[in-house]
Amino acid sequence: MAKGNLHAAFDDSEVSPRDLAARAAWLSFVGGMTQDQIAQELGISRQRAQRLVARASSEGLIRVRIDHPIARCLELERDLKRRFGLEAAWVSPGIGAGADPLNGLAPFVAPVLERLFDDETPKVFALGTGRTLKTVVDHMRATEGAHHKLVSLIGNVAPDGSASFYEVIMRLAEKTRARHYPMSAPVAVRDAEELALYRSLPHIKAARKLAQSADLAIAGIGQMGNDAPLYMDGFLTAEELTDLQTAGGVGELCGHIFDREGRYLDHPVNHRMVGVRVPEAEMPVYCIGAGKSKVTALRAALGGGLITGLFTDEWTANTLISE
Amino acid sequence: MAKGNLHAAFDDSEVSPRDLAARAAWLSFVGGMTQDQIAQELGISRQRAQRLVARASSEGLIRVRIDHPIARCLELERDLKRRFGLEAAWVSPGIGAGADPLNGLAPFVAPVLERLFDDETPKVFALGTGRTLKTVVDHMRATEGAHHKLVSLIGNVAPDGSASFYEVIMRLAEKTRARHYPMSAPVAVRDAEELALYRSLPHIKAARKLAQSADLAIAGIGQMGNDAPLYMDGFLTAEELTDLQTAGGVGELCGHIFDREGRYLDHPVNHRMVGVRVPEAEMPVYCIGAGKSKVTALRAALGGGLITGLFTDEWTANTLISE
DNA sequence: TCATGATACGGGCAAATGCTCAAGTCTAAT
DNA sequence: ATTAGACTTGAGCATTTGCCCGTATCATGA
Repeated sequence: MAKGNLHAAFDDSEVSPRDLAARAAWLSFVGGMTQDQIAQELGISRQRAQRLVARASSEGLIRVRIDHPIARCLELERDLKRRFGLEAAWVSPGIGAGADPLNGLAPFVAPVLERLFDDETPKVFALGTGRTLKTVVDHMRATEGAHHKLVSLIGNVAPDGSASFYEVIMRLAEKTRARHYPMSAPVAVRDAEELALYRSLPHIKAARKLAQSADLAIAGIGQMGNDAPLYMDGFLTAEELTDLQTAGGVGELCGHIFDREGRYLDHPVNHRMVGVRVPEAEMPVYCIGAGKSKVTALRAALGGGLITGLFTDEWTANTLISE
Repeated sequence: MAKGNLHAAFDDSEVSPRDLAARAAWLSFVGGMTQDQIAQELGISRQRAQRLVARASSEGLIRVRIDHPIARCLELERDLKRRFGLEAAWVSPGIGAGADPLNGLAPFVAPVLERLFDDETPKVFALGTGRTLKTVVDHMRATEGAHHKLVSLIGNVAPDGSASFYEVIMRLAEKTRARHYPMSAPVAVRDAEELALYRSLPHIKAARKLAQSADLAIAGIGQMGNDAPLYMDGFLTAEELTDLQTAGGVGELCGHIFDREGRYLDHPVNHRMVGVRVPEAEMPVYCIGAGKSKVTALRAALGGGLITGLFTDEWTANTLISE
C-alpha cells in the first residue's frame, strides 16, 4: 500500500482542492519534502504537486515571516522617530531597486496591524483608502477583532459613481469581524453648498463624528506629481492638478492636499472633500508609504507634523533622513 | 554602481552575519528573488547567498505558516473533543510516515502557545519537560509576556546531577520575558524520607504551591515501552522499568506513571517524585504528543481524564479515534 | 449531436538550488 | 614564528523546481 493511505484516504471527490493545496504546501514547507515525495504521499503526479504548492503561494495560503529585526532597519526607525518627532516608526527591509516597494512593505506592515487588533480593549480605527492600504489589508490574516470599530475617513463613491473605495474598510472588516462604518457619500462634491448638504446628512454626520473621535487613523499618502493618485483616479482634472501643483501642493492625505511645509492648502479643491482631515484633535495618525514617488509628500507630512507614525521601507527611510 | 548600494552599504565588517542571513532570506521569500539576484543585490557570491538563506531557515529565522485550516484536521479536533470530553484539541496535518512527528507538530503548536501569552490578564503557566516541549518552545517566537509567570511541574536536576531540565522553562522565559520559577530539586529522590525533606524546603514548597495553583499546565507525555524517556534519561533502571510495565504502567505525565485506565500507579517509584502530579484541582492540563510510540499512553491519559486539552497530529488523532 | 472553450494533466527541458570537496583564511596554542 | 585545527569560500555537479506545450476531460450552448 502506498504511504499516503497511512494518513488518510485522499479521495478526490471529497477533498476540496484548496485543502489539498494547503496540505501540499504544508508538506513542502513544514515537512521539507521534495515535490516527488509530496506526490507520492498524496498519490498524485509530481507536476500536480508542484501546481498545488504554487497555487497555495499565489492564493496567499502561505505566510512567511522573518523573525529577526535587521539592525539597519531598527536604526532607521530610531532615527526617523528622533528626527521627525514620531511616536512610532517601522522600516521594512528593502527588496531590491527594481521591484514595487509595496511588495516588501505590505507583508511587513500586515502583521503589525494584526497586532493592533489583538488589543482586548475596544478601539475605533479610522481608515483611509488607496492602493497601498488595500495591499496591506490583503496581506493580513483573519483575526478576532469583533469588539473594535472601523470607520472610513473618506467618502466611498468615486466620481464615476462606483463604490470601489468601499474595498479597504470592507475587506478589513471581513478579516477582523469588526463593525464597520463606511462613509456613504462621494469623496468630493462640487461646491460648498453640496458639501454642507452632504455633511448635514445624519449618516455622514455620524460617520464623521466617529472618525473624528477615533483612537487611531491609518492612511496611505498620495503624491502630487503628474502621477498623482487623485488625478489617476479621476478626482482631479488635469487643469486642477496643474493648478494645485502651482499652488505648492506636494502631497495629500485622504484627499486633503498640503504644501512643502505640510500645511493644508487653502484651495477650492480642499474645500470639497466630504471626509475628515487628519490629524484631528489628538488622534494619532499612522501613515503607510514608500517609494521614490512618495518621498516629497512624506517629507512634507513629516515636517508639518501631520502624522505621528510611519510605515516605510529602508530605501525611503534612508532618503528621508539623509536630506 | 551596483544595485546593492542603492539601499545601503553592506560593509561586511559592520554587518552581523545574522543580519545578512535575515536580509537574504527576506529577499528570497518576500522579494521572490533568485539566489543570483540576491547575490548581486548584496554583493556576494551565489553560493554565499544560498548558504545565508539555508542558515536563516535552519536557525529558525524563517517562520512559515499555512493560513488554511485543513478540513480533515478540524474534523479530527471535533471528534477528539467529543470522544474524550476535552476542552480543546489541536490536530496538525501529517508530514509523511517516515519523518519524526515532532517536525510537523512543533511548528503547529508553537503559534497556539504564543497566543496564550498574548493574553493581557496575568496567568501562571505550569510546565513539564521533555524533548517534545523543548522542541515546541524552540519554535516559538519572542513575545511580550512579562506579566505572566512560568513555574515548573517537575524538578530540574537529573540523576547525573545535570540541570538540563532547566531548559524548557528557561528558554520559554527568555522568549516571553515572564518571571520563571524552576523547581530546583532532583526530579526524583531515593525514599520517602528524602522526599519529605525536599518538599519541606521553602523554595520547593513555594514552587509546588505556585504550580498547584497555576491557570494552565502544559506537558508532554511519556510512553512506558522499552524506549521510555524515563528509562532513556536514567531516571529508571531496567529492573524498575520492567517492574512498572508488569504493574501495568503504560505512560507518564511529569514522571508520574499511570496504567491503561489512566489511574496513577500505587508504586514506590511514583512516590519519589518531588514535582507536582497533574491534574491538580480544577487546573486544565494541555498535553502535547504524537507518534506511534505515544498512542497507548495518550489513550490511557485521555480515557482516565488526566488531560483536558490535546495537541497531536493527524495520524495520531486518527488512530486514537478509530480504535 | 457536435462544436467550442475552459480547465486539468503529464512530458520534457532549462533554470535554479543544494551539496560536496578542495583550497584558502583566521585563531590560538606552542 | 609556526603549525594544527576550525571555519569559510567558491567551483563543479547532481538533484530539484518552474514552466511551456501538446493532449485529455468536461461543461456549455448551438
